[in-house]
Amino acid sequence: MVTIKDVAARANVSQATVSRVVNNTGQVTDATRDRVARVIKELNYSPNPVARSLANNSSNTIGLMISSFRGSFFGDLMAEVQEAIDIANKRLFVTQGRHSIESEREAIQHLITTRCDGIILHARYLCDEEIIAFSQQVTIILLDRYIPSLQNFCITFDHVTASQKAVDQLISHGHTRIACITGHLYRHKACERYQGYVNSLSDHNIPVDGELVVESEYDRQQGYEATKQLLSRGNPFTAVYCCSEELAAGCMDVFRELGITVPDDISLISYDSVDLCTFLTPHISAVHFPIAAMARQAGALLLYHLDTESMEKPVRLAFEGELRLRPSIRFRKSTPAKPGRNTLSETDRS
Amino acid sequence: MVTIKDVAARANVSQATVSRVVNNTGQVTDATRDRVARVIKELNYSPNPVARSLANNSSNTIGLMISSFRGSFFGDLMAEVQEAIDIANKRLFVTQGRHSIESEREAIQHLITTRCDGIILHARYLCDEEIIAFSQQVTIILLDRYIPSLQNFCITFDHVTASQKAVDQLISHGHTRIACITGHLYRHKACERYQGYVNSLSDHNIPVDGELVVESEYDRQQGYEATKQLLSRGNPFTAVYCCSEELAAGCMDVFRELGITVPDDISLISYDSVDLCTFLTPHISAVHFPIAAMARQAGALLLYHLDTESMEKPVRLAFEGELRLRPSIRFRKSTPAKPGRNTLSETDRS
DNA sequence: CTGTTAGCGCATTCAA
DNA sequence: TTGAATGCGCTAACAG
Repeated sequence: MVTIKDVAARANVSQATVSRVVNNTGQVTDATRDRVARVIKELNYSPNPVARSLANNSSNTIGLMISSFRGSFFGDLMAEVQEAIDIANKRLFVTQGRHSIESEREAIQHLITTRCDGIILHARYLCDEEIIAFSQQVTIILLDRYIPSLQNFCITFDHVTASQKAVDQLISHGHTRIACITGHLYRHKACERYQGYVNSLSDHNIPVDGELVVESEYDRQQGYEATKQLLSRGNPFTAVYCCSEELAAGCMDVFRELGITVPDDISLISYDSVDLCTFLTPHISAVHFPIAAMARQAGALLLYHLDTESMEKPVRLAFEGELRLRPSIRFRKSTPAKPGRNTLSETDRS
Repeated sequence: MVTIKDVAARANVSQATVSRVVNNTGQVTDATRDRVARVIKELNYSPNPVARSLANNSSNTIGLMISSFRGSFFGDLMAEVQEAIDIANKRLFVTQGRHSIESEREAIQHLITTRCDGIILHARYLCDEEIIAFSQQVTIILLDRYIPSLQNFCITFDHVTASQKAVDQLISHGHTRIACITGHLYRHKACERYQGYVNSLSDHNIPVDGELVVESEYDRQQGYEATKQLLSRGNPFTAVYCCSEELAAGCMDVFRELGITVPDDISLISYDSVDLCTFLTPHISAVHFPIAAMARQAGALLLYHLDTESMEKPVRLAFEGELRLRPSIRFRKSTPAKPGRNTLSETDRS
């Protein structure tokens, strides 16, 4: 490995001078600059980033923590952050927060000890206090999370309203018995989405029926199970709201299996980020959760906070859901028959 | 930031001793070990990985290069590699090779200068020679690529045979006019898949008809365009083989739009890694390209090469395609009518 | 404009 | 068993 020392020797200058031309800092004669540059090229020298980090106490990389590598959601998220920070020529280091407080904490810890210039967090388990504490050691951007005292560092999405829009859509089509497959409610974001469902119902004076709600992981298989469970309760419903696209996929699996037709028998709407809903048949209506755009803004926002002078301030910190209507919803044809053993009343099935 | 020096001072020992207890190296009295350990806990000291890397000329992280962050394919790939190397407590650094020689080269270069212990490459553009050259600087594992002189470092997949199996399946159902939507043939892997198609046809004495072949990016939109193009040629076919799952999705988009039914009108089979084919309706038959299992093996193989003694040698270096049959294929009902302006003869449509 | 020097935090000789 | 000294490759004062 060729080092700065080799270059210095060959060019008959000091290491300091080489450092100067490499970093374009300080004053160097054109003559020596050229000479050094030539040697650098000859030797194919490239500075050791590790040594650099140690000397600067900064690594020119930004850290990103996500729960998992799996799925298009996180793929888009990573790609967009990368593209955002590319313009500042920063490297991206991604690490998994997995699904526990401890593991999120450890992940962030590592990002910090590794001297990341800044960190973007898609943290699900860590509490506000701990995040605030971390934010005193390094500048942190929160993606899809809001902490008041860190408000200028948050890229947020209004899950409640988005969710509400989705359910409103169903209601506007005459549905009143609307099932909801939600994420586990001990998770904050899942709660928000569920809250939107509740809000929409009460706005329209429809009572919330616990029998129509089921919690599940955001996962196709679990969505399948959840839907089965919903049906087995024998409580009729004419529409379903899935709080994630994977859930919608699992839901459709059941419907296909049982010969339930969407939207003829049941209407369906879902949350969606990566247009998974357009892979299903029929295409499923959804509220779009624009994680890609948000991730890009998160990158830009971090850059902005890292270097106030050169970067423009990102204008968009708060995002909202946009309805993407597709043929998975239709007007309820008639009131469901009286509740019975079957979920679907005869009138609805026909 | 608390350093080794702080710990040493507080514990009344030298930095060397602290280093010894941290790394469990050399001889240290139980007494002093305990004392140092206690101070470490008190001060919440954790070694600076950057300084460590510089001193050791190694970073305890392994590098992974993939073309892109986007999509479940790469998500699974990353997650599996991570899980594989977790057992050795190594960190993973992922970087995008993007879609050019230069950018792949630069990505690897960075992985090397960053002192990765080893590198896993999913390289698409770089030529063998260059990879071999890199492999002299650091141990490199090739994922889904074979270079004879690096054979013990390659995790391979037999694309030709896999592809052949897929097309065989179509042929065994009586199809002879089989369209093929392939990746761009300047790419090696795309060629292999195409070769499988050709092999299968010639094995069955079916001439290859260039009119039935179209090149495309592995991308839903492009798959859509490609399918349109295929249909516009007016050359009848009764089955389609898509060389990637995204292509199959795009293909189905066209079919849905035009009211072409799978498998009644046309049979379809695809390549697939992430079961995207099971999101489509009907579920599409596919040859499974087990990137997840391969990625995990790549991780294990790297660990093995990095530390021969402690790791077991991964047994599986070569993988092959497994057929996953689903209701997207049916026996050809009759010979297609004479070629005409329409792709689908009346007999086939009915 | 350029060179000398002194760290960055840690691991590792070599002595003691 | 422990400590002092040195270097990893680079940057950043400070002098000249």
